Amino acid sequence: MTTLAGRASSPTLDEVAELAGVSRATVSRVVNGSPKVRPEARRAVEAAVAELRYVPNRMARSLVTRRTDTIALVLSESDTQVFSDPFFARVVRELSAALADTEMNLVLLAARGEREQEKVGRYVRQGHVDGVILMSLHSQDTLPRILAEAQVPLVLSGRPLDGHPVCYVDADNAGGARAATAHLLVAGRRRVATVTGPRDMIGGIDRYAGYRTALRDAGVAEDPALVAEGDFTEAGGAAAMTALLERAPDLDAVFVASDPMEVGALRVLRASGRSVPGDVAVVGFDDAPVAATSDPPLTTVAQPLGEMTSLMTELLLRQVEGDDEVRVRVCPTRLVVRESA
Amino acid sequence: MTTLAGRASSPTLDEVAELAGVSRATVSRVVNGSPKVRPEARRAVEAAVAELRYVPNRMARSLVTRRTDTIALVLSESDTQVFSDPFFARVVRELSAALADTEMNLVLLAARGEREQEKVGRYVRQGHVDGVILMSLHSQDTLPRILAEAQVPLVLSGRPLDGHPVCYVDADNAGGARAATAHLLVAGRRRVATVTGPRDMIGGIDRYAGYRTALRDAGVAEDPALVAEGDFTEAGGAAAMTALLERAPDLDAVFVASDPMEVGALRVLRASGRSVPGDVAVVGFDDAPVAATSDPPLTTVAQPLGEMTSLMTELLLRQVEGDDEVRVRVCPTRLVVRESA
DNA sequence: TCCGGTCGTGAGAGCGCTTTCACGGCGACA
DNA sequence: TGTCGCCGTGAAAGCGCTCTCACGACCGGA
Repeated sequence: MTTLAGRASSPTLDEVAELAGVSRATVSRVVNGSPKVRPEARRAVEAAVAELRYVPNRMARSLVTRRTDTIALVLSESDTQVFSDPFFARVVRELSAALADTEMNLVLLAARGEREQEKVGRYVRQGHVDGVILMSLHSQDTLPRILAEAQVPLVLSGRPLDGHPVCYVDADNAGGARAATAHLLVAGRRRVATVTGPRDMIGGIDRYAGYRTALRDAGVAEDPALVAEGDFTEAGGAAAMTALLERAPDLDAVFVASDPMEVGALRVLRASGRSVPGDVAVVGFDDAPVAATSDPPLTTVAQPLGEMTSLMTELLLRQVEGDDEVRVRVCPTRLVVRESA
Repeated sequence: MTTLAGRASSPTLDEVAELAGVSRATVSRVVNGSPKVRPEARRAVEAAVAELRYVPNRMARSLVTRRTDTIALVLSESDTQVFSDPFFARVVRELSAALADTEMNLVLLAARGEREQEKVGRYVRQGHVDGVILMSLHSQDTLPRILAEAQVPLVLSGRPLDGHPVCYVDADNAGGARAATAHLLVAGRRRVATVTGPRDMIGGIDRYAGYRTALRDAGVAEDPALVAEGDFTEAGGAAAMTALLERAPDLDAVFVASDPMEVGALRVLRASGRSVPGDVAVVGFDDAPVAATSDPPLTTVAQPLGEMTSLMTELLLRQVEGDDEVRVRVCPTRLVVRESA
């Protein structure tokens, strides 16, 4: 080394202790807010901390406390999907809010594909985080297994596909879908189609099940021609709607399993010369922001996302605190009637 | 504790060493790929590692190496904005790709508002990451200062607003905007308006400057009525376009400083009964995925995002390795001519 | 006056790892 | 056969912190 520039190594507990004229232990107590410190000593330490701009080294602290005070939100989804669906945006926002006045930090990890998921698994096993919230699971995902093996506190968003006992928070997807479909049927629609979510995701499966239940309740026979699978994206919704129109041009209503898909479906519907809700009534799912501003404003099923994320946070933090109980929460959904149906 | 359940504490180096019949040091060498280990010993260690499912404790390692092998992408933007602009999606994807075959991990930190930015600052100062890439800066942001003071390796995406010497990678925003505007002028348009980006972001400023340069080059006088500020969102673009149409109904072209805004502008234009590009020619910026699929396909300015993110990664990793040189890279932009202009 | 009990404090062990240093064994060379 | 140097290895120090434990000072009650 020719120059001594480099990064100034940050001050340590010992340096603060020396400056304050107390022992390391006392500084540690002050930093961690222990009450058993004389006000006088406390002031001395605080002054020293301020003067040296001391910040505790987390690695050292974590090494002994076994805590990192950070939790990971891992999205088993491609970046593209994560960033295009406003659903994730809301979840992240609510999650940050829920953690805002905690000392917990939130990191985002998007991992689609086995290779990335292994990397995430390694990251977690190495002890970077105290717990993880796992979203957007597909049936072939290895993540739940990897994380379960890592024995790290875990909360799923959405019921696990394999029924494995694990903490999760879910919306009443089936109930919401059933209500949405029933709403269509009650209005007198008889050729009620559906654009489902992916069949490998619990949300897709449950919403489809709800649709079927509503039909059965109303004594309406199912027609395979009225079912098309989407992938929760706008483009996927458009494609599914196109297929639907081709197979069943006489459909008079559609239950679309997510709002982004509904936007795509609406576009296709309009392009085909059909009016909404005149010719075809449409109900979506999620109550995304776009639903209210769309033309026409969309009737949709709202999930209590705020409540769900704070429940997830709560369940996770409980586990972090050592609670090993497997807890499950299912939140009610609510039909928001606007003008598309 | 009534039960002994709890989380099984993961195996340590010593346990592996004991099982393999070697010393801790040798295990460490094997784990870290040191060549100075007899093949025989190496095999014994590898077997022990596999048997115990040993994973090194990162906190312990980081404590001595002073490295965490993770870098943060911090977005000085609200979650909503981050998740709605496909620009960020691409950056994240490219960044993950660039780091895929490194042992580096990427964490995302979105922080808008002073409180959150302080939290991020603390996170970084505590030593959670080896470096940070900072994006989407607004002029009032405290983040650059906080991070500079933390003395952590830092690369900005976009030229810093205050001209402070710091590593950054930027696109030639002014050049791109100038080319876009010139394209409009060359086509014979004379009332060329612009929807700018936010005036507190370098991208917004530079693209506006490029627009003005093109006008000046062509000897066309500027008209304040032809300038409206947007916020890089679709809604913002729509609002700005509405204002523009009101103030200057005779405009015959618009340079819109981002593709999401362009989508909004297009909608307003069409709603006003104008055809694109017939009545009004439109050029955007970013070459977002939507640009190619939009109707009509959008003429836009493409930035070499892949190149830019790998440059950012490269500059950052260099700093992490100890290189203190302040390096700057500016990447050329390219006009992609489609049908909107 | 003496004893038991607080209370604030400091010494020190130890978290799991990397890395320096010293040492023993061995082949090469004279 | 003796010496040098190299190579693989282990002992041990130490990264910055927390936390137990012991200790001295001090106070109130017997």
